[in-house]
Amino acid sequence: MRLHRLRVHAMVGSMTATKVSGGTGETTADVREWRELLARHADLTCALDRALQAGHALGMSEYEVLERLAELPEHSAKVATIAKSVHLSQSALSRVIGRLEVAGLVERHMCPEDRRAVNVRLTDEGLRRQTEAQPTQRRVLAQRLHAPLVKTCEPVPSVDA
Amino acid sequence: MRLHRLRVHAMVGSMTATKVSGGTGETTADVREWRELLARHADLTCALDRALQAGHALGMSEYEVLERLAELPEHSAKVATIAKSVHLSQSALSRVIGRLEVAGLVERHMCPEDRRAVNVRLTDEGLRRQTEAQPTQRRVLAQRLHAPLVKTCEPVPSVDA
DNA sequence: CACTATTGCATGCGTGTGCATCTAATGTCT
DNA sequence: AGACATTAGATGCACACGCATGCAATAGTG
Repeated sequence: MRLHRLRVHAMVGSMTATKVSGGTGETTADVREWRELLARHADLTCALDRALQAGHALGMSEYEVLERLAELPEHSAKVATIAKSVHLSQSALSRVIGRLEVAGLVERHMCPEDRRAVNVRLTDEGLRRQTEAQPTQRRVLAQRLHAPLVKTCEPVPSVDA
Repeated sequence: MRLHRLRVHAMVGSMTATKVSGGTGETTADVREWRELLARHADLTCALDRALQAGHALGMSEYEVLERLAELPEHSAKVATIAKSVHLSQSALSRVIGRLEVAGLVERHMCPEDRRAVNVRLTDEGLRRQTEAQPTQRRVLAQRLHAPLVKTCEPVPSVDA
């Protein structure tokens, strides 16, 4: 889901069911909940990606990795460790880190005690960018995480305040 | 995300925050909620896609479109109508329908009263496939929608019962 | 009626993702 | 120590996605 994620059109209540119960019976509550989860995820993912991209030239995956590193006192972790806290495949994470490295936001260093492993460290610039971007992320979350979920996600001109 | 969506590694509690409060202050509850939403979505998306793919050769997007059509009494709708109830861009939806058409699960017909529009109709085969797949979807939802969210999403050998 | 704007859908293109696989470094077992 | 299995991370590949655009049909305007 790849995100690569954006411009998702939410709309929970339309085309409402008519035949629904097809055999499994009363699982309908689960289905409703699942669709709401889907809609909320699409809305937030879309809005966050737009806001981060527009305001800070960062994708959601990039921001998430920066955030995880920023949260650590050392601002550094092995790739495998980061992988555990992010919803990306190992390969996708490897490339995200590659992009961040090219952008100068993280550095890759060989891990001395396990020379297979790679330590990823936030650069000063990386920390700065994450710190700048965080309020944007928080603002979008505050705005939409509990909002009524009507349709949302139009190409809003100015996402930032 | 197609599922090409899958194999997403959830893991909510690791690498816990240390510096978190970066200026916006107590927005931390939102962040926790957002991360849980992300994790739940990744887990379910991954599991559902695997189960549908393995058991019925359907991706999540394909299944969703089939389901929306199956829920309508006529088993048919214009592309624009379907677009409103699915979290896909118009172009992505167009291609999903293309794949379903090639697979013989839907048919595209010109709309007589608006010759720009296209009516998408479920074929008998399409309805059959959706009916077959629905229990699989319901089962996965029932299993994981409220499950503890520990790590999940390993390449489970047999997803179906 | 002619002309422009808008709408509905399809498609070229670039990008991000997952899977399979590869290489290198560790770990394990005898 | 030597041989095999396992682990860490990078990369080729295929694919689904969104965006921009294109084409056709309809609606709106004079």
